[in-house]
Amino acid sequence: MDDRAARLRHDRRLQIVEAAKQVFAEMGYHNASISEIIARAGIARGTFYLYFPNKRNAFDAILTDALGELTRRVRVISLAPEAPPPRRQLHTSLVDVLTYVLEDRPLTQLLLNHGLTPDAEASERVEAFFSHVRSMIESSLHHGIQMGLIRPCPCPLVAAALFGSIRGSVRYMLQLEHPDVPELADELISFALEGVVKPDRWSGGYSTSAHGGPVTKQVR
Amino acid sequence: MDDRAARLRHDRRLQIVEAAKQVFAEMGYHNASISEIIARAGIARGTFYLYFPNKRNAFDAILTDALGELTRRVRVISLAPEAPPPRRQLHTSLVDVLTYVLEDRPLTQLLLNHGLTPDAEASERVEAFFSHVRSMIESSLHHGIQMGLIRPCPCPLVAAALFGSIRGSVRYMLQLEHPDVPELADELISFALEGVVKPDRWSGGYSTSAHGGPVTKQVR
Amino acid sequence: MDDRAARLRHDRRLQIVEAAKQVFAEMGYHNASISEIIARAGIARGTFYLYFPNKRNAFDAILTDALGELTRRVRVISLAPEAPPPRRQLHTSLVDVLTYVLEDRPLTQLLLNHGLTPDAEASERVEAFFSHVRSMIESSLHHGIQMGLIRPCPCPLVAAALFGSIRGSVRYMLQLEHPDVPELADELISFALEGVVKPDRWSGGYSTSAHGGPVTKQVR
Amino acid sequence: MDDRAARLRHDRRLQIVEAAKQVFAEMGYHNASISEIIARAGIARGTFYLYFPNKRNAFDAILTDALGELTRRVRVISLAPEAPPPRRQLHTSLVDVLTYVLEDRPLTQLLLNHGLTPDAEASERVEAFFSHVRSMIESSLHHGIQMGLIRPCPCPLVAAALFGSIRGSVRYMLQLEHPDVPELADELISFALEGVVKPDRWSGGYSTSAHGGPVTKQVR
DNA sequence: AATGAATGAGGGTTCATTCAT
DNA sequence: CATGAATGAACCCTCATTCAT
Repeated sequence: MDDRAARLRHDRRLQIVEAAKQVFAEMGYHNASISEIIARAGIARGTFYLYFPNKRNAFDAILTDALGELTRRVRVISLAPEAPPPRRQLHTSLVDVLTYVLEDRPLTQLLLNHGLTPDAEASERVEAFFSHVRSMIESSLHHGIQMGLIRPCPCPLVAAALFGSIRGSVRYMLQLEHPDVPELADELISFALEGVVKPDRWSGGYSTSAHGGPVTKQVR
Repeated sequence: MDDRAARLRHDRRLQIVEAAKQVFAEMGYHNASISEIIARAGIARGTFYLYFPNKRNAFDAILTDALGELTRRVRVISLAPEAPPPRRQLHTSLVDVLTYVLEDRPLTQLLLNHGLTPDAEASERVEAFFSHVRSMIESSLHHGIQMGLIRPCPCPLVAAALFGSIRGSVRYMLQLEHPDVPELADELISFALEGVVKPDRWSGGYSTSAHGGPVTKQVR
Repeated sequence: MDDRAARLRHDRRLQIVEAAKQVFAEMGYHNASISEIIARAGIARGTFYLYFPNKRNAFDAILTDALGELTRRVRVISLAPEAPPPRRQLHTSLVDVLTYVLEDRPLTQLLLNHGLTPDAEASERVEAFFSHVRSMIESSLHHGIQMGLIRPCPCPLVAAALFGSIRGSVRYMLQLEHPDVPELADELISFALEGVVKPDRWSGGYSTSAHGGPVTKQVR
Repeated sequence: MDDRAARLRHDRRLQIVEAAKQVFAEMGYHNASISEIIARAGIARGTFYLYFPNKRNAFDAILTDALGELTRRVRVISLAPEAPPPRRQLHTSLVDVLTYVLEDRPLTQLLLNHGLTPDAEASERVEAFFSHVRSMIESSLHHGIQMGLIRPCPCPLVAAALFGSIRGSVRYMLQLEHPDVPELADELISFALEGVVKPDRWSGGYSTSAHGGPVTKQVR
């Protein structure tokens, strides 16, 4: 009996969250009106406030859920001898994240354009999550350089670029009808690891600066 | 006389645009109030409407300026025999764009988070610009593959990733006090062209899929 | 069976009335929420509406009870030869009223500040009761003047003042922990009958107007 | 020029205050809607908020004005030898207060029924003012007793009764078309000082308790 | 051209009341 | 009878826009 009620309550909440997520994603937090949300959820105005104390909180709830789930799916690469090859680990984790992210497009819209958020504070929560991932990448690069797996490079910049390429790819995949996630992940990894040049062509070294000669060395 | 008036009018307009750009960037379109804009511009409420028919239009004007300037700076790479080496061309154009972008941070904030825009329509204008750049990259890749300079790859995805890595880098550079633009540009290009791996390590081929073997071929 | 049911129903109703009375008194009609009332009564929202058609009516019920009880306790002074001395009658009736009023403080709060009521109409019901008492006092004064017990005076004004002094006293007593009602009543009567001056001091007459001389005579 | 603007602004504000005072007095704070206030003031919704930050503040402004003015008019009685006779001083001050109070009936309604206020806090401000006056009366009584002008009595109770009689009188006067304030004040003072009995009748002493004998002595 | 007081549509939120279970 | 989730009218307040001066 009580169980049933809890279930109903949960369903109702989900119904509202789903509607809100859509509306927030489509119009941004500020253009999203409660009127629109309840219209899509097919509920009355008061009902919304039975499940969320206010608009802001509804947004935060959605954000918290998403960031939590994502944090869970982003895994650190183990370089222990008995661990699977790094590239495979990378692939598994990436597929995991992409799958989640592509399943809930409104939500992804929200995260990718964190200007859609209510204010600086919410924006910072998203930014903080991204920073977290970025710094994970950064320390992986560092580690990789020390182990001789990664070529020397300015880690913060490259981590930012690398992370940006994931965001860019996600944006792209979002518009595909039936994205083949494992394959796309693989290609993305190839890009990140090996770049786009045919190995034997172009200049031989890592860099040929516009002002004549490698500049990599001075980069901190 | 008429000239002087026109000049005054232009100055006044610039003064408002500058204030508006700041405010929009700091608070996002919706949280930006006319009150705040006119306060910073040091003008009266009515004066604002003497120069812009409405808030939305002021935003659009800023956007149009910025996108115009950027479009001008983004140049196509020439592969003609007599042209400078592609990598140098790339570098020049990138430095150009980055310089502009890093000089006007409020504006860049605006462009990077296009959720800060008034509505879906404005968002789409930004998105359209980005799409434009992305497809320039895409066709460059295509061309490069045909000429044997670029390894075969799914161009749309890689273009998206590549473009994403630029956005990511810009985000990063934005927080540096005195970014060394030419060097950063060089490193960014290195990343995009050659990736991060040490060439001789890892698996030899372009790709070693997690499920065993190259998968690149089926990508459309 | 039916009897038992009726009794249960009555108890339930009382339980709600008690809660409502408290809440109304503490927060005023408008700040009193049904939520608060049912929380204190320990019943469900719907149950409230099983006993009262609406919030307003619940308030009215409380008011009706109180005014009924008070009306019962306010007795007319008999000047018949065989009746007890008027002052004793006055005292008895006053003690009666004060006792009731001091026993149910929430209710008294409600009556004293009849701005706490739902609207002008309810306010008028309270006012009507007060008017009723006031006019009883007024006619007593009238009668007393004719019998030579009371000095000539403008009865409506003095009745209002007299009644006001009772209200004022009640307000005062309300904040005493253990008011000695009979004694307080006695003092109050003394004040009303004899005023505060030491009889032999001040000017000899009833009145020494600020503009020189008695003014009582012109009062209608 | 600037002067003119300030004047216009002041007039506008007064116009709103006047409307608000009426509405608050008639319907109480909570039933008073901004809609009603602006309708009576003949202004637009936004205009109201140009002069007051919110409904509550508008109420407070009215209250502050009124209490300030009243405080100014309530004067302490001087018993110095060269001062005018106490009764005359009393009369002057009372006429002053009554005149103000009767001139602005909505305001008086508001003060008399301080349940009409927004909440406990506002209610307490009114109550505090009343307390202030009451304690002035109380200490005057005290003083008067020591000087042998006032008969011994329990000052707090009598002060409360006395103050109540003023409130009661004001309520009464409020419903008169053209109250003769000086005369009414005089009668009110007579009542307060000498009570209502004909001096030679009734029991001789100050008090004849219902339970036999004076009780005044024990009163603290 | 410049001003800033005035406007009013529209937003978020509350809470008395209803009704299916 | 009792319950409490659902309802929606009505409220306060904001802010882009207008217009008389």
